[in-house]
Amino acid sequence: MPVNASSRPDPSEELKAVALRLFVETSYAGASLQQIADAAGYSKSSVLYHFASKEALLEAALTPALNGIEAIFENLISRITDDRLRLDFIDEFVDFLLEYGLEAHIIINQGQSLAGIPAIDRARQLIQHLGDKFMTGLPTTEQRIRLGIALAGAAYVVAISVPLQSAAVAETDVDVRRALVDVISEILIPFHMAPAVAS
Amino acid sequence: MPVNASSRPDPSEELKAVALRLFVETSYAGASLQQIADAAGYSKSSVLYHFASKEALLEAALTPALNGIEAIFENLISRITDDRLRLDFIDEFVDFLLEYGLEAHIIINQGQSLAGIPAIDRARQLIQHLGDKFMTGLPTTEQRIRLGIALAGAAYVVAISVPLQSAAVAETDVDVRRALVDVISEILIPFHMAPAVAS
DNA sequence: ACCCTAGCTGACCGCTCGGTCAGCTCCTGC
DNA sequence: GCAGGAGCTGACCGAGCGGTCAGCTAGGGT
Repeated sequence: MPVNASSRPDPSEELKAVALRLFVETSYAGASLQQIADAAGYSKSSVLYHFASKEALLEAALTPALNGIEAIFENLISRITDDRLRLDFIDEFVDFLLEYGLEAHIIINQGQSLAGIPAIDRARQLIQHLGDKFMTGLPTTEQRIRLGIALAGAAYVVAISVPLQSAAVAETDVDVRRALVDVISEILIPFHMAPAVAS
Repeated sequence: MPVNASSRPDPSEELKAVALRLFVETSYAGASLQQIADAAGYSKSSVLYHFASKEALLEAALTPALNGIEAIFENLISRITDDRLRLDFIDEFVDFLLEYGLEAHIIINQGQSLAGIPAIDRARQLIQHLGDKFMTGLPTTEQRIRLGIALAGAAYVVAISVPLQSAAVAETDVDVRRALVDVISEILIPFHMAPAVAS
C-alpha cells in the first residue's frame, strides 16, 4: 500500500497529536515522554527515534499552527485599520483557533514558562507583534483589556471545548464558529470609535 | 516584637506566595520544591516542615481564594436573574480576580491536570456550579461562549498583567478595574434578552 | 541552670525523568 | 538471497524529583 490504511497513520503525526493533547491536559513539564509513548501505543525509545528530544517534539507539534497564524498576520496593519478588513481578520482568526485550538492554548498558557524554545519565542513574538499593531493609536487601558479578553477568552473557550467533541465537526462547529465571530466582533468593534466614555 | 518587622514576614505566607507565583509561571508539575525553597530563601526541607507535601502547599495557597469565590457565589441564582444584582456580581467578581488573579489562573489553566486534589476539585465544582446557574434557561451556544470568553478572558488578562506590576496598586489598578467591569458587563448584558438573533 | 519545643537543615531514599545505545526485525533494491 | 537501512525496542545512564529523618540551634518557661 502506498500511503497507509486507517489502521496505522503516520507515526510522527500520531505522536505529535497525542503529545499536543497531553501538553495541554498535563502541561509540557507534567507530560512525560513515557506517558506520550504509552498513549500513542509506542515505546519511549520510539518517540525519541522520531523526534530528537522532547523539545523537538513540541516544536514539531507547534510549527504548523505558527505558520498558520503568521499567514494571518500578513499585512496586519491594513487589516485592522480598515473596518471591513478587520472583520475578515477576526473571521480568519476564529478559523485558526478552531483548527489549532490546542496549540494556541499551549502558547498562551505555557508560553512564559517555555521561553527559550525557538518555536515558543517565535509565537510570543507574533503575539506581541499583534498587540503592538492592534494598539497603534489606541493605547488606552480599556482597549488593551478588550483585545486581551476577546482573543485570550476565545482561545480558552475553543481549547477546552474542542477536546470534548474531537471528531464530529458537524453542525455544532458551525454554531460555535458563528457565535465566536459574533462575540469577538462585538467586543472589538468599538476600536474605531472615540476613546470609549464610561456610562 | 509581637508579630514581626518587614525583614522576615511569616514564613508560611511567604512560601505560599512564592509557590503561587512559580506554579503560574512554570506550572505545578514544572515548579519543584527546590526552586520554591530557593526563591523564598529556605531549604527544601524547611518547605516540607511548613507544609506536609507539595500538594498541601498548593492547597494552602489556593484556599483563601476559594473561600473568597464561594462567598461571591452565595445566593447565586438571585444575583444573576436580576439585572442590577448581576452587575453587582460582576463587580465583585472583578474584585476577586484582581485580588486572586494567580489562584484563578492556576484553577482555570491547570485545573484539569490537577483533578483529584481536593482544593482543585472544589474549585472546579464551584465553576461548574456557576456555569449551570448562569445558563439556566439560556442554553444557547452563543450564551455559553459569551460567558466563557468574558470570565476566562478576564481571568487571563488579570493573571498576566498582575505580576508585571505586583506592588504599586495605585491608579493603574483603578483603570484596570473599571475597564474590566465595563467590558464584562457589555459582554454579559445580552443575557436577559431574547435567545440572541444573529444579525 | 535546665529542658523542651519550634524552626530549620543536610544527608539520604526510591523513583521517574529525558536521553543514549546496541541490537532486533522487517522490507526493499540489487 | 543477501546487504542495508528504516522502524522500533529494552536495558541502561546521570540527574532531579518528592519525601523522610536524625540532628542542630535558639529562645522561653520553670
